[in-house]
Amino acid sequence: VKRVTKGVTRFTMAVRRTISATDVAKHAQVSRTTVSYVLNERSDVSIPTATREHVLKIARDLGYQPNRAARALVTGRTHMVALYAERVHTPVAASILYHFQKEAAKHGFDVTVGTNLSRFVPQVVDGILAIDSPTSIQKYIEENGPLNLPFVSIGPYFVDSVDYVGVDFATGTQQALEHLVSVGCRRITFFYDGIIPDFENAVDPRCRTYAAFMKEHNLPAEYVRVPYGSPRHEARTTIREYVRNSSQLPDALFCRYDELAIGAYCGLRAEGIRVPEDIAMVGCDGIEEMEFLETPLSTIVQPFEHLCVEGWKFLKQRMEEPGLPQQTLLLPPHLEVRASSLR
Amino acid sequence: VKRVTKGVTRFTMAVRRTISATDVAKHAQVSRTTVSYVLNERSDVSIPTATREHVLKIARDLGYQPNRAARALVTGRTHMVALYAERVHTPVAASILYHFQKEAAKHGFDVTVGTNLSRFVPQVVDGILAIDSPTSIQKYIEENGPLNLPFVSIGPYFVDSVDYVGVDFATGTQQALEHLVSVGCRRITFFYDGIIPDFENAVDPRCRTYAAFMKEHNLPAEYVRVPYGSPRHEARTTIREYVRNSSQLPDALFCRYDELAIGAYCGLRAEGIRVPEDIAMVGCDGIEEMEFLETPLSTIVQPFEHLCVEGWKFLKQRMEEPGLPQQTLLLPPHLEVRASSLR
DNA sequence: ATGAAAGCGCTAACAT
DNA sequence: ATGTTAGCGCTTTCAT
Repeated sequence: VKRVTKGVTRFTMAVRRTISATDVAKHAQVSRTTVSYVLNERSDVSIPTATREHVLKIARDLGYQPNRAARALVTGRTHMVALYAERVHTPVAASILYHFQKEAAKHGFDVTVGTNLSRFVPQVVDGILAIDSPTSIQKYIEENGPLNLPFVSIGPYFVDSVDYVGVDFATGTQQALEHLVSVGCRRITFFYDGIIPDFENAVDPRCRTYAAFMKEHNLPAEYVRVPYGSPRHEARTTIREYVRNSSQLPDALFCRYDELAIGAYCGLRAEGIRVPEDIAMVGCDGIEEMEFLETPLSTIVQPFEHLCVEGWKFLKQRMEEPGLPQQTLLLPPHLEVRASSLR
Repeated sequence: VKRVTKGVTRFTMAVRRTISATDVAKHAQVSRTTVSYVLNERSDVSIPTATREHVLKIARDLGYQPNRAARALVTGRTHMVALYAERVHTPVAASILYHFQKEAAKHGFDVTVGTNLSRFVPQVVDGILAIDSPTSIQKYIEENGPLNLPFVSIGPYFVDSVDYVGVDFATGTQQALEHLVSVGCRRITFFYDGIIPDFENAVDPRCRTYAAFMKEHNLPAEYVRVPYGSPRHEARTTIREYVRNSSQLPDALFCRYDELAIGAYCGLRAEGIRVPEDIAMVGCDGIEEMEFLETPLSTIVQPFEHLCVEGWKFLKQRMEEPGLPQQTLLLPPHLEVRASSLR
């Protein structure tokens, strides 16, 4: 069967014409198939070393670059994975992006970033790594049905119906609170943002564990809520108002995450409150910034790199074998005790 | 011409079979062409409103999602752009990623991130936005030839042979130094990392302007160099050693970028040096963190969002019309004077 | 206004 | 071991 080209130059649109596998085949005097086999390093077909070397050389000389769109079209794999987060703008997301990108690159995958799940449909990415956003994902699924895409959730706050690499912030929180109690704190206030209707049954282990711990130790649970917005700014404003309106400060502030802690610290200092003398502080996440404040802040450190290494492994396995049973892993965080909670 | 399928199920590989435009066409009782015209909202072909609505409805009902790989194959455009930076791991990169991603998404583009230029060949991305890395890019071009790809450079430190949206850190530095002089500083030390063989002719406007300014005002130029590594950590170590070995401290520290300033501030405080009483400080970049130190640090603020909005515009234009003459724009930074340089 | 069909570059089944 | 060819889903030209 011969295809007949009727018209003259039909395609004005495909501007860039790059070197294709056909070109390599022509120059190397072999068929496109052979080129494909060589370039894909297929072990099931045996190509004589001479032919292989020759094809490889020609490809190199011609500067051949496989067309990823064409490959994606036929294989159904784009070699692109997504990093999803509600807010990509945070130090935590930046750190995870860095490590995840590094892992993915090792296996020839590129990483795209976004805050909109519906962009990441099949044929755009082969899989998704989601940070710390179970509620928005559950909401998405309710509205759009399941994302038929390899999906791994990571962080202290994960979706537990899919593959996840969690951080055991329940234990982390327990340790942090025990530490605070051990240095003499009794009134430990939970400093948080978001909407938590019921702390004892909250999805977030930090909330749950705090509530349980305080109850168990017969200590007063106190909550200070930061309104939604820029966490540092809102935290600073909130704590300043709180300080002004309080007759007596609590012994310690346990912050849901580091950025809140940083805003709070700044606000406290601006009000002349000393940390840890007047109030001790512990945050969660372990972003670098916490170590570089005048009083370095204690925090529950997430193992970012480990998280990404394992997250990538899970995602890769899931992409290769979608039918796999659910894979889960819970990594221990590390309580980094610094000056802010030593007294 | 009829294509004859000889074998049985030939393709075991293409696993996910999604709804294609052909399916929509079948259900809507029209041709694939019509579907394509409707879905692409082509103004040059007039489709009756009834037909259009009908096709649209079917597409929606079927949950049709165009296959991006197929589209990319035929159009040569992937609708993917890259954000390139030597270090994606910084607050500056995170901020730019955030704003750039937002702009690109408005036009249906996704953003991929990487530190390896050679991954971003045609057919992977339609264009590249590069942050602040002229030397590594020039080196790449020398080794690999020109990247035949729409390319825009942004930041205070840009490639000036291609489209760029720069930040005028020459003026910014000038203002910062004038400010420091105006509050009484004479010995102003330049705190930097990297390798600058010749400050007066350096590519980086911060270095150049500092050297020129000090010469012009007959002030002593002094340089303290931070070794390569984690900027905050290295800066902290370096300044502590510097302080211990100095008989008399300079009046001010002008830092090449904010992370160095943060490390330096931390180190100074740890040595019991007061800011700004003993030494004034100014940084460059304008990352949020600078505002949340106990003594908020003055800094030359880059207009991140504006940078990305204009950078995206340039990139988009370049992608649409590669032959365009070079486009350049220089945005003014803003000197944010905070407590660290007021005395 | 709508349809038929070519072809984008690649992979893989099948034939030699 | 290598070649031939169908087909991935789409856009676009040309014909009706």
